[in-house]
Amino acid sequence: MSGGSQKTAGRRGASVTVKDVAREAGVGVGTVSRVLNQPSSVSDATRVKVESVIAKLGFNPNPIAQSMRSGNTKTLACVVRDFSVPVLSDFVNAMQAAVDPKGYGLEVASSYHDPEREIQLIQRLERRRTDGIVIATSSETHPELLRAISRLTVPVVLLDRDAPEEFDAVLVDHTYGVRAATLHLLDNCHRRVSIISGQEVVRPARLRLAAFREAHEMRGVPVSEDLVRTGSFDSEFAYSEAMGLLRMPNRPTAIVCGGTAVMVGVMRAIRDMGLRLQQDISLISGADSDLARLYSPGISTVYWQHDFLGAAAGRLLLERLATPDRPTQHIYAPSELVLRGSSGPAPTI
Amino acid sequence: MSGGSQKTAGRRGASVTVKDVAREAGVGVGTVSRVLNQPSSVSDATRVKVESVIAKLGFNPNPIAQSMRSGNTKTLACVVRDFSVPVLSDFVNAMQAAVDPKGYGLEVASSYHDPEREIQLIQRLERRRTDGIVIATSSETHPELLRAISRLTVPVVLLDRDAPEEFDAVLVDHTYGVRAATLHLLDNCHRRVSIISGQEVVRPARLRLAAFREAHEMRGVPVSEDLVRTGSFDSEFAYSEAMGLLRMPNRPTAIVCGGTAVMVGVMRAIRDMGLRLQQDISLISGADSDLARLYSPGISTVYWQHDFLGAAAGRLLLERLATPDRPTQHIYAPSELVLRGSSGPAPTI
DNA sequence: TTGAAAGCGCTAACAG
DNA sequence: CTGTTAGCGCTTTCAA
Repeated sequence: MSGGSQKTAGRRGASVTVKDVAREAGVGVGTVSRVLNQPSSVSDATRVKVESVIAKLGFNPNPIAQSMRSGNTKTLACVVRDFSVPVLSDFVNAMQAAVDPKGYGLEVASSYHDPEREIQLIQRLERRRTDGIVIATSSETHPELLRAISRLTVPVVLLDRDAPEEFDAVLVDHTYGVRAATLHLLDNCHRRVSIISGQEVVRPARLRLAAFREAHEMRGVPVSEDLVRTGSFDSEFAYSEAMGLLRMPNRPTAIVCGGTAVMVGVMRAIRDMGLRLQQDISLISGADSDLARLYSPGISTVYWQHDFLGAAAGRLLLERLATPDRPTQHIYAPSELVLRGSSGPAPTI
Repeated sequence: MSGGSQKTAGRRGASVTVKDVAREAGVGVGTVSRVLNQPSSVSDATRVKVESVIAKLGFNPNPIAQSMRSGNTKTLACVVRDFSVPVLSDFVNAMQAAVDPKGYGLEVASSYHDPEREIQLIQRLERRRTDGIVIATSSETHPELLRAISRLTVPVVLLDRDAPEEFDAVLVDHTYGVRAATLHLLDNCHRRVSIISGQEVVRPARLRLAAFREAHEMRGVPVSEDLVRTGSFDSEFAYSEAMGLLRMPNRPTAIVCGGTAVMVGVMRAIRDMGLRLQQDISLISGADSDLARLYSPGISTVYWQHDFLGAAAGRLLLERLATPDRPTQHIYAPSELVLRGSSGPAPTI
């Protein structure tokens, strides 16, 4: 069996073209194309004939030539800060799984929070005729970046960024989770609560900070402004800020992590300062992780489903491609507070 | 300034073609192409002229049309088991960073250890004329998968798989690290040491197991065959195996994790069984992670540089594309043993 | 040095 | 229902 089916394979299975099929089947190239794209418009006899030749020759239409005519590439792209961050690789993984069954490939790129690089990336993606882009921009205020994005003619889905009406978006409802986290701490008699978060030029940092303030207001507790540290989602930043905080004479009794990698830096600082979680300081993580689940005590966490967002982003892009003038959608992932052992009553100093 | 440069932009910056440039510059399309690709073969006068028109019109050659002729797509791909696993997302991230400066995009896909799916994926990638593929195959013995891979006409780099001479490969030297880990345990008087690892159809599992046995032989200690558990790199598998092990009347006093996600499952089991690391059981992780570094006690780890491998894979592919008949290369990432608090003397039972 | 023309493989419009 | 033909945008002969 295997010997027979191989005889026509030739050296490159890919080099069989419509023309070859047409000649072999004794039909025109148009007919071959029709068998592929509108089989119903071809008589049964010729269709069967052509199909058998296609199978025999192992013909596969060249997607590049198809792209050349159709203008689409069956490729989507995802641009994020740094997709080796677990939350983001979960996202990309889920998005890939969502679009793969429809025959779409997924390209990835990290922007490392550099707007210049991000502009390069999206311009290149557009040049390559990428069919759609999911992007968590590094800034919502950088003028050139904004311009570059609004100029794009490919469908864009924003990932957790403030979305003008004209953009589809998938977003995390940080507010609920961070507010619940902060209330939980305030209700446990913490009066000096810190938050460490990213640049306020992006939505997740702004929202978390706003929720943090809102919770304070709800309880009539003034925000300790000296404990509010924003600037980067990086764990290095979090580490140095946390070290600074923990060295203060009147250090915070609790820290809310306003970012997914923030906790890693804060935990390093807590360890380096020789403090004990919960007893000396309460901690609430900005996203769930193996570390948060397995650490002892477990780390209380603002939780949301990373893969839900990825799947939603993929779906949104596919729907937009299928129905270009469909109204825009904003899909929210709810957040919740998962309490574990790392947070509790404030220590009585 | 900004007003002036915008006047010619039109609705789609991408729709300017060589033909437009040629007409506007009063030259033939061939000349425009030559200015782009072999500027030296064009007279200074016309070159300058054409270049100014290109700038004025904002012309960008359409990469699809270029692909159509050249046959290459400036896109590479990476197929791994599940690239939301931190080690693998680090790998992909580093690879992306390595090939990006050369203008290459990187597509990703998870095979979820399913050879059938993997075959589909690589066939699709080849059809799409992907320029090169990095792949950590789900099996080194699956006949159809092997055939599918050896049939590929695109350059392939194997990721930590036994590589026939004709393939480039990047590999981890698991042997050194796992042997050191096992020796460390044996030298600390552990006599019932367990290893949990993946399917032996892939190199990393085989190598780890071999190193584990080798260490036993070196010390003249017989391997406790009832403690050897291979089957999956999944943390779920690791959890259930570890639960089984820890419930044994004569349970192991140490566990070597022979995979990157294995530790997560084992730690869950240790926690659920109420055991204390080091005192009750020693543990050595199969790869470094935040969890391993931050846990208290720190988790001893077989360490290697994840991103080194990713960068190497990207470089290998680019070199292969530039020099197709260059001799194949196998690049090794060394492994080492990083001792932390999770491993130590065997408990005296 | 350069313009004209021939395709790369495919699809869609147009006759028949 | 089906064959022929005209491009998609580019690069590369082939003459001039």
